[in-house]
Amino acid sequence: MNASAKAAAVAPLLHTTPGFETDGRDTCPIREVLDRVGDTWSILVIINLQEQPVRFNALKRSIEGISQRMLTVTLRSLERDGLVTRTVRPTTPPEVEYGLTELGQSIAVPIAALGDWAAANRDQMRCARGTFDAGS
Amino acid sequence: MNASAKAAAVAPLLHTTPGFETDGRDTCPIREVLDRVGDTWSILVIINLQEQPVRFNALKRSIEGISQRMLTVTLRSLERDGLVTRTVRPTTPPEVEYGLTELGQSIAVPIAALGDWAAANRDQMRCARGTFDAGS
DNA sequence: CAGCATCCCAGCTGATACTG
DNA sequence: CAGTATCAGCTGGGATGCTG
Repeated sequence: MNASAKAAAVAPLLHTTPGFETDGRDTCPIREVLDRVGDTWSILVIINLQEQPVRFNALKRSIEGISQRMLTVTLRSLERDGLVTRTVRPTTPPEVEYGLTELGQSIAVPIAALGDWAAANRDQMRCARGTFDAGS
Repeated sequence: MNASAKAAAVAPLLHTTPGFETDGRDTCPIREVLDRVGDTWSILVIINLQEQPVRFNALKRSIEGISQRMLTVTLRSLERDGLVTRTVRPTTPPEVEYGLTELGQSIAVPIAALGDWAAANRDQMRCARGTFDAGS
């Protein structure tokens, strides 16, 4: 695959081809998805739900620094986008379990890949920052 | 690989093990990386630089909706983190080319994977949102 | 336990104007 | 062409208090 062919393959991600706008304003897919899971907490929530369904407070404990409010807001948003399921068991006290939908499981794959990259390269980024700051 | 083994493999991504904090506050790798490329524009810039180095205004034109200011800010940030290179050719008018470093190329891989997911599943997310909004 | 409502602020971001 | 500088606004997100 040569460079121009690769460019053509990537092009659709960047902005819709003129004439192919799907909803009035032209939006590129990656932008649209980032607008939904690109906030501070969504990706962390998805990673934490990848293994098995988790209850609200357990989730809260496993995500360092998240407030109750933001966990609620984030879960609602992910549920709205069809990435997360919410299951209430009418016990007392109530138990609410959150899990990933199939769609959620599927996005968890590339997200986990990004997580692997993060774990492998965080030090290199820190180092680069130090070098840059020293040189300026 | 069973569930608990997978959980153990993912665990380091979530929060550092007690006693392993590297900089006072404990940070999980994915959080740290998202703090750097998780803003509105970084990922789009990286995708646009993946194929070949691009000059400032060409980049600006290819990223729908980005302002001159935010492109500058984003590029500086990525350069600082060692993901992007900046090459000035002292012509008149000046030409400044931006490209990905090796580190930048490596993060472009999982990012492109996320882009592919976005392209493949955006419609499903839109649909889910419609259903959710109708049901509430 | 699992939320919702309210208040409030920091900072990200866009708009605009100017420069080598 | 490729920036820098300044100003102003919006909204993401924290803090707090209350409910079924």
